[in-house]
Amino acid sequence: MSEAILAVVCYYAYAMVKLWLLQTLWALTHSQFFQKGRDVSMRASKTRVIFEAAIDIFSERGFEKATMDDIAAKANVAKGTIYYHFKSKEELFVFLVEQGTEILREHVLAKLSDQMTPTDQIRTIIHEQLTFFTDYRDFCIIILREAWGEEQRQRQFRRMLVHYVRAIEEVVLAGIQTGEFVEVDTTTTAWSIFGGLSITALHHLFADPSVDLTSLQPHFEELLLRGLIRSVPNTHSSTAEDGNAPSPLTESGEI
Amino acid sequence: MSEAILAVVCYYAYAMVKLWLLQTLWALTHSQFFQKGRDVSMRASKTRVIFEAAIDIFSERGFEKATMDDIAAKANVAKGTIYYHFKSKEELFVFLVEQGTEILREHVLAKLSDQMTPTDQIRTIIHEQLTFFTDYRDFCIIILREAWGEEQRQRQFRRMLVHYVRAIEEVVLAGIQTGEFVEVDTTTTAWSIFGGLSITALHHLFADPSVDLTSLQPHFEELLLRGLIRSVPNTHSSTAEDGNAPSPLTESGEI
Amino acid sequence: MSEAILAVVCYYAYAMVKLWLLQTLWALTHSQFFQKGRDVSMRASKTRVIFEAAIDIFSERGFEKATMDDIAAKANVAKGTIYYHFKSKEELFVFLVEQGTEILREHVLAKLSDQMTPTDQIRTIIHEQLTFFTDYRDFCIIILREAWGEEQRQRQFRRMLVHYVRAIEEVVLAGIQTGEFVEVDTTTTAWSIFGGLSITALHHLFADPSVDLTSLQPHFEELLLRGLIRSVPNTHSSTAEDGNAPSPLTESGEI
Amino acid sequence: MSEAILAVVCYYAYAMVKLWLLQTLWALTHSQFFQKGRDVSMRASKTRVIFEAAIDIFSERGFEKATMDDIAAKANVAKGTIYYHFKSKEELFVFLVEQGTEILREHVLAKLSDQMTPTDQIRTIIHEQLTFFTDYRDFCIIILREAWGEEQRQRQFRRMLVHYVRAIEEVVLAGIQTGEFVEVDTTTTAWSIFGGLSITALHHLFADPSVDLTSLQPHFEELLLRGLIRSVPNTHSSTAEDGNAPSPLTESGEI
DNA sequence: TATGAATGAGAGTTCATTCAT
DNA sequence: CATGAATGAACTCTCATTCAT
Repeated sequence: MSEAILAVVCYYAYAMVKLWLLQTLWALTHSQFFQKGRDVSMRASKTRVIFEAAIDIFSERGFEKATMDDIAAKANVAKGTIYYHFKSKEELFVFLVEQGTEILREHVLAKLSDQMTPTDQIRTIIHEQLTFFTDYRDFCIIILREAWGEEQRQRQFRRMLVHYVRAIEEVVLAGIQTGEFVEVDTTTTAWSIFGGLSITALHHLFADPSVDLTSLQPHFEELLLRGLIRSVPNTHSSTAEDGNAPSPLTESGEI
Repeated sequence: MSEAILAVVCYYAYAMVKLWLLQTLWALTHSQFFQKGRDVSMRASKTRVIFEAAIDIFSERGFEKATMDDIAAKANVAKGTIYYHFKSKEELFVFLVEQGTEILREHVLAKLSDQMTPTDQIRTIIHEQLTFFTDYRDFCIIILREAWGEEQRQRQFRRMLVHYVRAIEEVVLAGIQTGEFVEVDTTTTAWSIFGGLSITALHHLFADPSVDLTSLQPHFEELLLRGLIRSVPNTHSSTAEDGNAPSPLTESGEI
Repeated sequence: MSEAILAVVCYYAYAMVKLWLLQTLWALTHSQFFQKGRDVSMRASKTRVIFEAAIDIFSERGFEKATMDDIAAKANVAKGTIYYHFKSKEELFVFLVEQGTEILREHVLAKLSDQMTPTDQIRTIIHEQLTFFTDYRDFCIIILREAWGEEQRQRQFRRMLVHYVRAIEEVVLAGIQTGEFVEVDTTTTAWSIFGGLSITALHHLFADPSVDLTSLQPHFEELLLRGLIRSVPNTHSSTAEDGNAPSPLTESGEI
Repeated sequence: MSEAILAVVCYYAYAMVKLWLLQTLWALTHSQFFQKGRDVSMRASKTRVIFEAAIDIFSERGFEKATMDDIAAKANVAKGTIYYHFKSKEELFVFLVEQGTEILREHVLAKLSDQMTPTDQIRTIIHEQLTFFTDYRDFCIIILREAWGEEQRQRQFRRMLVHYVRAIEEVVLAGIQTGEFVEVDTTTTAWSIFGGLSITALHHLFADPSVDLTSLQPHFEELLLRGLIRSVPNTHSSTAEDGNAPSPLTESGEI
């Protein structure tokens, strides 16, 4: 018997050591020991606090007019603390913009699946971008304000935007290849979708801050998918099914 | 006696020559003759010169980063001169923006006539806005950069934009009333047209400064007028007439 | 007669015009029209005032510790005014150092003539450097404090010093060539003269600010020209002829 | 029963292994094992490590420009650690300067003995100061840079210097009293020796960092002991031309 | 009309020092 | 003993605006 018990105990000890070793090593590799870079998850309170204050201030005042004093005050930290976490105003801004566009991209891409038709994918893109702009209203302002110029941060910013718009472009291209979409110019189309959504959203956010952007969804779908011109054979107005305007093509059979 | 007169005459001649020389030399030293090449005819008033320099600088640097020194240097006038003509940097900027949006509006409206169908009017709007953005590339940047915010000049700026977009809106409304257009949301549609055109143009201007924006026209027409989805009865691809792709509807045949 | 008078008058007019033209052109070429660079003569009041305040503050606090606020306050101008005249703190300092070492060099060289024997030239150098350090006590501090390091301004500073010490070196070399001096190492000797004078002067200025540096002259002459070791045949102390200690060698004949 | 004991033993073994692993890993993550190479034996206390880093940084950057971060990084300790050992930057600097001048003083005095003639003592001083400056090049820079000013640490610094120079002064005085030296002014002479040596050494260290300062020794001896002027009647060479001393007198022909 | 030297409030950034762990 | 995140006073430099000429 004692051998069995011994075996069990020894195995137990071995298992404990192994478990503990694994945990320790995991902690080690995930600690700042091997990655002195920024803590992306931002569990660190101060970094997160500064990040959020920065979005507020930058979107409210713009990059140039926003001051580090403003951000520090908003984040309730000393000015020096910001510089402990970010090398400069520029770096803080770039970090913020990278995170933001990446969130937007993931926010949208997460909802796209290969099962969807390109039409439904475009619908999803419209919807998700609108909800993103609702949730991150401030970031939406930053996008349009700060991307245009020849400074380093602005070029970097545009690279992120191009990355996002390319995702839209691919959906459009897929639609063309399946024959579902007209053979439009994909780049122009993708930027028009992004630009139309953004500027319109921005206009509404400033004209009436309480507006619900997602209520604009059917209008965008109508415009982007079906175009302005009444398809002649359509005898009955397509605007009947306004609410969520699903497949506007099923009636194509008539005459 | 005549000698005395002669003396007077000679002295007078001397005085005139001196006076003339004085003036010439003064003009020489104070003119910008030796400085950066300048339109010698100078019909342009100082105000005009400052105005043009301001557009250059504001679009290149943005409102906050542009300095009055930059503008003065570009305009080849002293900094004080700007303040003689404009009360402040803000006033100069507002003046510039008002002029600009007004020029854009007139530029577009001048080409619209009641004789046109709404469809052709939309085509014209696309075309004219693209040529405007080609000619006033800098102003196009200013529009998207500086309109969003709660400062006085930014509200004022948006009022000008709304004024312009309303013109597009009216064309869309007219098209709906004549039954030529689908019953879309006019505001969303007008801002989408403006936004899609603007952002796309801006993207191209930064991605490839040498691009000819008007070459994008057919793509915009295709997208905005006909939409993305292939109208089923259309048996032949409309993309055949790619080059300038005019009226994609004429083949419908109906009276 | 009238022709004669006429000729006189005309000539008079011509002469006046020519004179006036010459004056004007002279003023023109010497005005800032052709030389936008710094007004070296510093007739401009503000530049001069700032220059002098800067010497005060830099010598009192050192380059790093001196603040532009200090200098502005000392000069009784606004901080911006300094930056209107000098691009940066560094530039102000370099300008000051260039002027200073140049003044020292000219101050000394002006008193050296080819008629002098090398011995007398060394005496003159000692004397003039001591009077310079008396008059520009602050600059003397700057020289020893700020020349040592690898920053741009420090390298530049050392270049100026080398330039000055080279002048001493040439005198030593001349003395060797005429056989008047022992064949010492010229570089070591020149730097020792400069360094010994400077450090000693500095010590005295700090130990007892009211000290008359020129009273140290005979001691330096004694040391540098005759050395420490008593030349054996010299039966009478050389310190007898203290005042200006002329040729201590003429008595060489005895015994 | 033995099973229970076995279990206890096993658990104990497990605990020991875990403890040991914990310690090892902790040491690993907190040691500087992976950071810049470091003396593993670590006999040197933290104080010593900081001291050496401080000399490096202070001499490289100067007191004002050196930062505690620089020093901490160079010493491979946390910034707080410096403040555990030294009350402030100023205190660290004063400590460093006191140690340095004391080392210089002892370095030189240790080689002086009462048996030597004053002449040989001067020779020794020259030699030892040159070797000190060779070994502690950085400290040599600090001496000349930071001693001049009215701040507390600068007065303190000068007291240390005066202490050292006084030792030279005593040698000179002894030489005068024995009749070996001319009756020079002892203070001026001592400071000139110190200043000439220091500035010349500094010049060479910056002009050509690879220079061997001790090779300058004969030149200093020549200059300081014998002076510039050729003593014509000196029949017997004093001190039998030492190290390399090119004996400028042998051509005198006598005896 | 036009000028440009002068201004000073305010910006971004640095860094010696502290203190909870 | 040792750490390093946090601090905030103080620095250099910018630039819209004014005003005597």
